[in-house]
Amino acid sequence: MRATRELKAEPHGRKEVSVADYLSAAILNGRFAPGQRLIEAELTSDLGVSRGPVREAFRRLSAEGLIEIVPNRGAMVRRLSIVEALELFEIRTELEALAARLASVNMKDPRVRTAFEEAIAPIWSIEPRHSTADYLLENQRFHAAVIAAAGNGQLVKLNQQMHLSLIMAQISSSLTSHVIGTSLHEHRMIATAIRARDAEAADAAIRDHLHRAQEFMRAMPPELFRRED
Amino acid sequence: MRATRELKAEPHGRKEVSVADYLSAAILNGRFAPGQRLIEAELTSDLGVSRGPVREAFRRLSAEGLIEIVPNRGAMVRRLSIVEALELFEIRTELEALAARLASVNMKDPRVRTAFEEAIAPIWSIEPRHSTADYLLENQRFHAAVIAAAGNGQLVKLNQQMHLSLIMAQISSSLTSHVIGTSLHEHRMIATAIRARDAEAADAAIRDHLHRAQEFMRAMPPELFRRED
DNA sequence: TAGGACAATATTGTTTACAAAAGAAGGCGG
DNA sequence: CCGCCTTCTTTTGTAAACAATATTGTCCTA
Repeated sequence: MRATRELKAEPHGRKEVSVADYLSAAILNGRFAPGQRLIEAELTSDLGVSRGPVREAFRRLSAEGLIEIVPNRGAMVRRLSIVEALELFEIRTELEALAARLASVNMKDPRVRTAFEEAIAPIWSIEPRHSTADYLLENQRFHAAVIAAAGNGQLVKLNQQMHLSLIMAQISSSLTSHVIGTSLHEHRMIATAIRARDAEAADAAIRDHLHRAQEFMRAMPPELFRRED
Repeated sequence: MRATRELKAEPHGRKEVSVADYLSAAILNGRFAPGQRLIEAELTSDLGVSRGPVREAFRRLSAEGLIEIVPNRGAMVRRLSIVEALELFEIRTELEALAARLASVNMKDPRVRTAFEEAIAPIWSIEPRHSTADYLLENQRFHAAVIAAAGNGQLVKLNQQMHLSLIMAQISSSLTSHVIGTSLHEHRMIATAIRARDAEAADAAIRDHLHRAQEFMRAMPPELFRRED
């Protein structure tokens, strides 16, 4: 019953949401590993809340695809199979290509343009990236910026539900500095095309980027993924 | 405590899921109107379950986008704004275009082909459609068949999360038989292109279809939608 | 009568305790 | 070694209670 990690206390204020946020952050930054089991009793005592909010958070996260609930066995951090990961990339390619085209058009709005420029600023840095975790964050921010510039709220929501972060956390151990360099260069190509308001080029550049990433993933050791059913 | 509508009784078997299914069906077929409030106490007595499973089902459906939860006010059936609906259609266009291309390629697999043919068979019927509810179902089945033929499991999942049904239920009152006829004709064009394994034509046909539907929606009385924030 | 303060009611958010069922683990006899 | 049994852990559902918040109704006053 002792709370080792306190949640921010909101009076009568939806602990279920706090628990979901806590778990979500822990999973996406890798503190909870894919496949790890989440035990109600542990969380209730660790977070100092009762079963109700924990179970409600589980249901929400399960619907969001971050965890998996096996009947009578409980929840575990979701682990994608290689097929699922490739399928997600296939879809992601279409969604981001759409976003890149819309973003290119929207560059004519100066407010959208400056917001975009600010958000992607880090990609122009010459400095070598310190850690893969840093790159992961930069990568996620770049793609999020493109999608935000598209100005389609549903696209933003859908992107969050697709859990690129989940995939990235799973494969992060195999990222080399060479791969990161290539990816960074492609980000710059995409940004340049969008800045130039060249929708065609932006579409092509982001498709290239994601296809290359897809091929990279396919070549990865299979033990990084959940084995196929 | 009396259960007026029994859920199928599974022994110790995840009533939360039964409740979610029940609500989901009731919402999608229009028995629960958009904006209608869902009260825990009513559902517990109507369905004969306690508050726990009901609340868990709420959280899941909220994450799926079928209902909305307002803090301290509870759950209500989600009602889309016109902007949300149009944004969803924009995304949907890309996803279904991808599905149509993949489906065209997959037609070379005879099993996929026969499954597809069977699923879309109703569109060839000459008979006039009896009710808009009938057409809604036929429409949903047609689009689901195209997506299923694409063979991308994640695409199927994502499609379910996009709630075309929710939009359709919202605008169903404005569907005329002329609109239905046009839509049906376009379905046939799409199916013909996929059957011919002409990915380009299928892509174009489904984009046309969805763009027309989008324009139709834009011309609709605004009171059918939630007012913009 | 219109409008506002205030009390009564309804509803949600959370905790606690208990009971039932399923899965996992380990031992035991064959 | 294999199958079966028991035991333990864990999930799942129920019920009752209380606190916190929202809604509604009422009464009073201008």
